[in-house]
Amino acid sequence: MYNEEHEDCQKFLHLETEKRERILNAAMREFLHGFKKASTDNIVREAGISKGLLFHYFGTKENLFDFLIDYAIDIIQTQYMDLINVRQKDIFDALWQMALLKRDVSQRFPVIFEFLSGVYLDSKDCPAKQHLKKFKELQTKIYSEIYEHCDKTLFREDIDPQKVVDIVHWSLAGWADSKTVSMTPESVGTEMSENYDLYLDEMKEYLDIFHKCFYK
Amino acid sequence: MYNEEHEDCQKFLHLETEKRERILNAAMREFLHGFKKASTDNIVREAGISKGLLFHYFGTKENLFDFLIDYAIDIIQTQYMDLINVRQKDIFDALWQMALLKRDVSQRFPVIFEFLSGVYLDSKDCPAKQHLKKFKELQTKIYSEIYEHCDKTLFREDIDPQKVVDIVHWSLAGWADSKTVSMTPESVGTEMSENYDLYLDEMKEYLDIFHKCFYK
DNA sequence: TAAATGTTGACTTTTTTAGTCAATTAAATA
DNA sequence: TATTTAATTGACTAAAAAAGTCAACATTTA
Repeated sequence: MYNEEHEDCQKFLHLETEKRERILNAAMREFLHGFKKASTDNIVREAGISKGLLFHYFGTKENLFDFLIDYAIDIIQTQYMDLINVRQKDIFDALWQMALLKRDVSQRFPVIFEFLSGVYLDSKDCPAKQHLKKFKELQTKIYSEIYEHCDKTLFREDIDPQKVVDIVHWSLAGWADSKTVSMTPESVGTEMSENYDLYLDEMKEYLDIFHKCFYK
Repeated sequence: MYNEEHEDCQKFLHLETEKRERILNAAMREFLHGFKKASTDNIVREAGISKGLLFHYFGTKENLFDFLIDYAIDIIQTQYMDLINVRQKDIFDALWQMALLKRDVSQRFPVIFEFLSGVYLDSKDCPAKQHLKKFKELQTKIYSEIYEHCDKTLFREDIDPQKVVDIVHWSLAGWADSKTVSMTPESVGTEMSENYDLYLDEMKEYLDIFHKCFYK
């Protein structure tokens, strides 16, 4: 599992959780805008470790990058995709559940979704690239599966259900975005996590509107 | 007008439009992810000009950056904000009009909105920073003005109009985003501009849904 | 205590950076 | 046409930043 090029990648997995995820998050944030623009100096500074340690675990910057893609995909698979119940009658419930799962993952890995949707921008071919492609296909497949399984008779007859789903999808994304005021390393895990229930309540109100307006 | 630090900024304004905007767009795209990460070498390569010319016009990278902020603000002011009619009864029409204006501006300056909403991330204080702050305040003010002026009695009584406006706002943003498949320099100004009317029709359908579902 | 493992940060070499400038081309003017 | 003026180039420099190394130090484990 994961990139085998550098043996010590394995050792990295056995680090204490807090430290491991601090490094992962720092790396993801730095790689957000492409492989070339990322600086390992910035990563170690943000992660609060020495440069030697980073290269002890990953050997090269390229290897770290590949490892990161695989690791991020694995997280999203096991902690997001696999947990989505695609067989729900009420599509609003399904989308709501997805938004919740996404928030849970983002709490621990604040930029993981942005990282994975933005990587392809530059950089060469690598085994991780193939995984990434499959992963992205899977992501769109889930959406269409949910749509296939849901009960379209619940919708008002004078509107196109597919378009409604788009609207709900975009709204949930916009809502989540508006709550992520600034993604600076400092603000992560403070405000949001504390007022978690408040945010859920607020979002429930939007869901109510969807039910009232788009269903019969 | 504009940054006066380097006299030849003025000369830049008298360049032929095509060349001027090619340079501006290249610079905006490169500055998208912060001042420090931007490379003047990349800018000149993407803009198709020599390095000497860029520094002839702007003197320093910092000066170019400041100039760019001011210039971008000016564009959005005169070609977007000033053209918005905040006194409309039907808020869907108002938001629709805003989306159209935004698309028009984005056609000529593909990353101008992202550039201006992302700049504050790093970098020092400068006169342009002050402008930017005022500009962002103005941007939120426009939204609340539109909301104040619109006819809230048109809405269904069992829902919160403010939340509906959020939903519409997020949906229009999501829709626009889904149409901007990839913002690579090459793809700009091809597909989108040709099928412009098709896109408008598609968006009209979403607006229809809003009318049907959120109004009485 | 001794061996093994985890961790550091100053250091090196290479690449990239912002910025310069003498030389060239194109435009304008006479 | 000849001459001046302005626009434009790209090889160049000095400084900074880059990836990656390694001997030394710290901490666990046996």
